[in-house]
Amino acid sequence: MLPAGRPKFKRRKAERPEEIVAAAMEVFAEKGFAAARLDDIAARAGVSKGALYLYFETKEDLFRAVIEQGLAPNLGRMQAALVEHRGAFPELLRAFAAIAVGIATDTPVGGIAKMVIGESRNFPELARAWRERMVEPALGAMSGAIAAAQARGELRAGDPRHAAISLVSPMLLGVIWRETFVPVGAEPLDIPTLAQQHVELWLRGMRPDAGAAA
Amino acid sequence: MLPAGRPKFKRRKAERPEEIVAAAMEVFAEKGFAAARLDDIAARAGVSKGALYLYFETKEDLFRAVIEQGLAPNLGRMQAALVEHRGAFPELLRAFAAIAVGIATDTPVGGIAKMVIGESRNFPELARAWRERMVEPALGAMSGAIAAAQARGELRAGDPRHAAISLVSPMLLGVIWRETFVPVGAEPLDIPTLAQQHVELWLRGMRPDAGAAA
Amino acid sequence: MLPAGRPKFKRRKAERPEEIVAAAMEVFAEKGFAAARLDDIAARAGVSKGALYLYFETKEDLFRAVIEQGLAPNLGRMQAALVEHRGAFPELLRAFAAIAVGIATDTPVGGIAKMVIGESRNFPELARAWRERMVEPALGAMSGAIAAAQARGELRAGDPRHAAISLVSPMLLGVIWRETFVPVGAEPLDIPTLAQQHVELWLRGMRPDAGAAA
Amino acid sequence: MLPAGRPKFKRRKAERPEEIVAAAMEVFAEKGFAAARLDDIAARAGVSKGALYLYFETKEDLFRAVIEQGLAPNLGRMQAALVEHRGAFPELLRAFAAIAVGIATDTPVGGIAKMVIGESRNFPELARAWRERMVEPALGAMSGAIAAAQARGELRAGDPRHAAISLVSPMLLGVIWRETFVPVGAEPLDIPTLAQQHVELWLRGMRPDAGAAA
DNA sequence: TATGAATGAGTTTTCATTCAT
DNA sequence: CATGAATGAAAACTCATTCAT
Repeated sequence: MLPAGRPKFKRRKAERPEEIVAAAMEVFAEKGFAAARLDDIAARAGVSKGALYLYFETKEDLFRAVIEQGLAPNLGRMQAALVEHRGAFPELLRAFAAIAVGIATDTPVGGIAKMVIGESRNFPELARAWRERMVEPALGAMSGAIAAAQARGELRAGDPRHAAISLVSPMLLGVIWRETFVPVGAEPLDIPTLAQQHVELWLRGMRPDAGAAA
Repeated sequence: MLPAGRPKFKRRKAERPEEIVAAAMEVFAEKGFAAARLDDIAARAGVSKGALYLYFETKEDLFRAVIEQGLAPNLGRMQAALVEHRGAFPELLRAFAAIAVGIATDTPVGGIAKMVIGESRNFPELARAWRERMVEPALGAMSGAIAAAQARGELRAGDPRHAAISLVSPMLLGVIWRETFVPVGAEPLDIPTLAQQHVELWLRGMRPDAGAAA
Repeated sequence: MLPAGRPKFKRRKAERPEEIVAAAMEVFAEKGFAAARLDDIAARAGVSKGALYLYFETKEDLFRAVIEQGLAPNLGRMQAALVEHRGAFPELLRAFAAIAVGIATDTPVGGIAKMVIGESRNFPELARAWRERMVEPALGAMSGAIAAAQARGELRAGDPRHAAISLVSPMLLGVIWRETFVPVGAEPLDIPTLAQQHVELWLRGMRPDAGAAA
Repeated sequence: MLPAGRPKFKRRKAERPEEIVAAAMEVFAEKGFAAARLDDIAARAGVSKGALYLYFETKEDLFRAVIEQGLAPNLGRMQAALVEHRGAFPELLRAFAAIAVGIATDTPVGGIAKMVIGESRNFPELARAWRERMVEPALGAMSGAIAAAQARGELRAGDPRHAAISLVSPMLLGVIWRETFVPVGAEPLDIPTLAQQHVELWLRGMRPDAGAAA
C-alpha cells in the first residue's frame, strides 16, 4: 500500500504539521483555547515548542488549523449521503443517520463542537465558517430533502427547517454529553440506539396520514 | 471643595456580590474562563479590581459562584412543572415545554450551558454539579413521567430516557444556537415555535395506536 | 490603686495607642515589617483598620513607634546599674547581670532585637538609633567600668571594648535563641544560669593575678 | 543588522541557577524575604524576571535555595576542625577559632544568619534545618570536645553546653554587628582580634587549677 | 529544520491607605 | 473618634513568542 521508498524511520517533515494539529486538537478540546499551553501541545506532539512556530505563525493560527481540519473531511461524507438519495425518504434518513452516527463515533467532532461553541465570541470567523460550511449545508440539505419528501407527500407539512432541527438535535446532545459529562463520571449515552430510536420516532411523528396530535 | 455628589466610591456591601456575579456572568459567558479578565469584570460591575477580592477569594471562586447561581433558580421551576402534573400527558408536556421555553428565553442558561460545556475538564466539579443537580433531575423527572404515561398506555413503549432526550434536545440546540451563531450573524431560531412543533411531532411519534414505523 | 472616677468600661482613648503598639509589637516581631499586615495588627489590637490611622500616619510610623518604645524603658535600668556602681567590680557585674537577665526575661527585647537586625537596611535610622541610644551606651558604660577596674588593678589588661563584648554576647545569643529556635522546637536555654556561669567564667578569665594563658 | 555581539540573551543553563542564587542572597540579606522584589533579584542576576521561574518555582523556593546553599559548605569545614583534634585542648580551640573567623570573614554567613533569625516564624522549616544541621552539630561537637577535655582534667567542671555558648557567642555578635550596624555607620569590629582575645579569656576562665571566682 | 533558554507584556493577587458613613 | 468597604499601585507569576545555537 505504501509507495516504496518510504523509510519507516525518520518519517518526519511531511507528517509534522498533522501530528501537531492532532496534538493541538486534543489539548484545545480539553482545556479550551486560552487555557491550552503551547508547551503541552508541543510535548504531546513530541516536538519542541519552537518547532510549532515553524509550521504555524501563532497560537491562534494553530487553533484555526485545528478547527479547519475538523471541518473538511466530514462535509463530504454528509453531503454525499443526502445527494445520492434514491428511493423513499425513510431509507434515505436511515442511511444518513448511520453516517452521522459514524462521524459522531469515529471523529473528534464532539471536541470541535465544544470548541466552536466555547470560542465563538473570541473567534467569530471560526463560528461563522463552521456555520456556513458545516451547519448550514447540513441543515440546508436536510431541510431540502424534507421539503422534497413533503412535496411528494411522504412527510406531513410544516416548517422543514424546524423539522430538520428536531431530527438532528439529539446527535448534538449526544456528542456534547460525551465531551462534558462522561469524563466526569456520567454513564455514556448509547448513541447508535438513541439515534435509531429517534429516527423512528421522528418518522412516525412526520407521517402524513396521522391525524392531529393529542 | 467637592462639587457635591460623585463620591469616589459607594458602599453597598449587600448588593455588591450580586452585581459582581452578574457582571462576571456576562464576561465569562462571552470569553470563557481563561480569557476573561478580572479587569473587565470589575469594570463592568462598576467596581475596582481589588473590590472583587472582598467578595471572592480567587477568579475560580468567582467563576464557581456564577455557575452555582445559574443553577439554583431554574431547578424549582422545572421540578414544579413536572410534579404537579395532573391530567393527560400531552397537557403536562405542553405546560412543561412552555416553562422550558420561558427559562431558555428569560435566563442566561444558554451562557451557563456554554461555560459548563467548555470548562467541564477544567472544573469537573461544576460539570458534575450541573449534571447531578440540573440535568439528571430534569431528565429523570421527564423519564419518570414518560414511563408513567407508557404504563398508563398513553405513550408507546421504548426506552424512556432516550425518549426524554429526543424530547428535550432541540431546546439545548436552541440555546446553543443563540449563544454561538446568532452573535456571528445567524438568523435567530424561533424557539417557541420550534419547541411547540417539536412537542407535537414527538407526541405523534410516541402515540401508542400507531402501527410500526416506516 | 486606680484613681477613683475611672470607669471600668469604656477605658478607651488614652490607652489606645499603647494597645496598638503592643499588638503591632507582637505582629512585627512574628512576621517582620513587610510581611506584617495592618489587618492583623488591628485585629489583635481589637480596633478597626482605619483606627490605626487615627494614631499613626503610616505603617512605617507604627513600626518606628514600636522600636522606639522598646528602646526607652530599658535604657534607664541599665544605665543606673552601671552608674551607681559602688564597691568591687565583681559585685557590680553580678548586679548588672541580674538586671540584664531580668530585661531579657521580662521584656520583648528579643523580638525588638530581631526586628532591628532584620530591618536594619530598610530602616537605617532605627538601626542607628538603637546603636546610639541602646547598644553604644550600654557597651560604652560597660567598657568604661571595665577600663576603670583595669586601672584599679582589678582586671587584667586588654582592650576593654572587646572584653565588654565577650561579656555581653551570650545574652544576645540567649534572646535570639528564644526568638528563633524555641518556637521551632528547640530546648529553651536557661538564661539565668547561662548568664551566671558566663559571668564567673569571664571574671576568672579577666583576673589580673593569673599567669599567661595556656 | 545587528552590529555584532550584544545578543538579546545568553544561554547558560548550567551557570544560571548559581548566579541567581547569588543575586538572591544579596537582595534577601539586604531587604528580608518579603521586601525583596524579584525584579531586583533578576536585575542583579542579569536576567529577566521570567528567567527566575525557569529555575525556581516560587519566590519562596528561591529563598529556600539561598538558605540551603548557605548551609552546605560550612558544615564540613567546622566538623573537620573538631574531629581531627589531636593534641591539647587549647591548640584545638585556637585552630577552630581560626577556621570560624575565616568562615565569618569569607562567607555570607552573616547575611544568612540574619535571614534565618528574621524569617524563622515565616519559614519554620528553615530555622529547624539550620538548627539541626548547622547550630546543633557545631554546638554539639564543641560541647563534646569540652566535655572530653573536662574529663581529661584540662578544663574545669561545669555544664559543657553553656561553656560552648560562652565560647562561640562573640562570633555571632560579630557577624550580626557587621550586618546590622556597620552599614549604618558603625565602626567594624576587628573580628580576628576579638575572637583571639576571647578564646584566651575563655581558656583562662576554664582553667581547672584556678580557685573559686571572685 | 529543530531546539529550548530567555524574554517581557499581561494577568492575578495583595494590601496600605482613604473616605463616606 | 471609629468603622470597614473600596481603591489602586505594586508585586508575583504565566506563557506566547523569539532567537542563539
